[in-house]
Amino acid sequence: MDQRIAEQTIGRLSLYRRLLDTLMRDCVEHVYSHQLAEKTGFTSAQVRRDLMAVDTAGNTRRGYDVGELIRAIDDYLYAPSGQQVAVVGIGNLGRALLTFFSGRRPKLSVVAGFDVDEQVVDRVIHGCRVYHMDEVDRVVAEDEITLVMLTVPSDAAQPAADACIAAGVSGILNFAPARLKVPPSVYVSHVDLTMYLEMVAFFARQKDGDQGD
Amino acid sequence: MDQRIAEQTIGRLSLYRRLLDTLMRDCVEHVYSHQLAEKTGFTSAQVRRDLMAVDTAGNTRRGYDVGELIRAIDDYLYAPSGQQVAVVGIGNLGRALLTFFSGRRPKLSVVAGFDVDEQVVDRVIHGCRVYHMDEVDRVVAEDEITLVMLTVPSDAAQPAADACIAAGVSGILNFAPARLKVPPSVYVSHVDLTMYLEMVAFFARQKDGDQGD
DNA sequence: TAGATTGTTAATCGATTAACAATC
DNA sequence: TAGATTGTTAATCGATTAACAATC
Repeated sequence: MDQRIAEQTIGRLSLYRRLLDTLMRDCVEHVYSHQLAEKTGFTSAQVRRDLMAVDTAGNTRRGYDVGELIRAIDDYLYAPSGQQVAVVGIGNLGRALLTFFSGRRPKLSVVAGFDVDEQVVDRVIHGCRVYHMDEVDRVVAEDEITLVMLTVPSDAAQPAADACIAAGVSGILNFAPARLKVPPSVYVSHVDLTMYLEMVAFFARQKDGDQGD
Repeated sequence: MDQRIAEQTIGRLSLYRRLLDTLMRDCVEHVYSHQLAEKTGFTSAQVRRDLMAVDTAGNTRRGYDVGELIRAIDDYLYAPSGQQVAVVGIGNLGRALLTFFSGRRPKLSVVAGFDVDEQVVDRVIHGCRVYHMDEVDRVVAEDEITLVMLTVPSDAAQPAADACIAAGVSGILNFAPARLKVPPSVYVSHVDLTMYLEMVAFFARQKDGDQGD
């Protein structure tokens, strides 16, 4: 079906998808690859190549039909019935993620939180019930949760990930500054905030310094 | 001085640097490239190639001296006097970043917060005073802030970025789901949470599905 | 029709990996 | 010394870009 798609391509398709929403809202009916390119900062060749992955129907006169392209990317990117997400670790970052993702993407709904602190367990934050980690097996099964965002302290990351995987989760977005060891059937992506900030610090400094170069 | 270094290399150097801290804490004095490789998931060739950028002194018998390598990476990666950081937008995510980065990296100190909500302005969160955005010029100058993490709502992102840039900031780590337009003297990196989650959703689903492939 | 755009293949570019002489 | 590792150059790999025939 899909022949080894690059991670970058999926990332860009997600970006195009979001951009198309705003075009739709502005009642734009058609869009050319060079317009999508201009708005995202990629090249038009890049856009057309990315769209080869999805079932598109571009037209040489009007470009792409916005509604049609949304349908095509949705079909490719999302599970038909959607996927359920949980936030593990309800600190400031966990709360921020609950707030941020509530009602944002219809095909990815955050349906539960998990923590071990009795102070937050059983509370409802942004429409999401927070459960104790002891209940992860039951809740993941009942709510058909397949993805988690992990925002626990560094030393709790691996055990928490293990528990989620044992419960049936197959994708982890990890915000803890710790490398996770997971079986090959699980996909992990690491959002390394310290690394990002250090990268910005380095390249900002370079811009500041050798302007003349 | 530095001949067009890849962003990936800087990211990995930041990772090595953090790993070396834990080795130092465990009183490990020497480390081979294949050991760094094993702990980070890269290849030993990759590690050695990355370390070419810094002023290293690897030894063919004992590998790299941990303390010496820390010094070399620090010299390369960080400004000698450090860089000051502000968080713009003190919602849940802003608070999470203030907490997360407080005292984490000595060369990158978060020294101020900014918001427009009178409820948080003038409060002190995790040792950081929160100022009104109106004061950005003064505070950025006085505290020599060169970097900001931007966690304001989507539609406030561009004006907030413009204000920071006018005040003298040269690096922005943007968490708002909006592309920023900035002059070429400013470096921007975009942490796109929606994109990351959609990527995890896609590849987790792929792992679930075509196991047999 | 003439002109611009799509879809796709070939060329290019850059990053990763392999290889190996020098070294301790 | 013999053996393993470093530092660096060449080979490989994969992603981006250019080019262009087909098309509306």
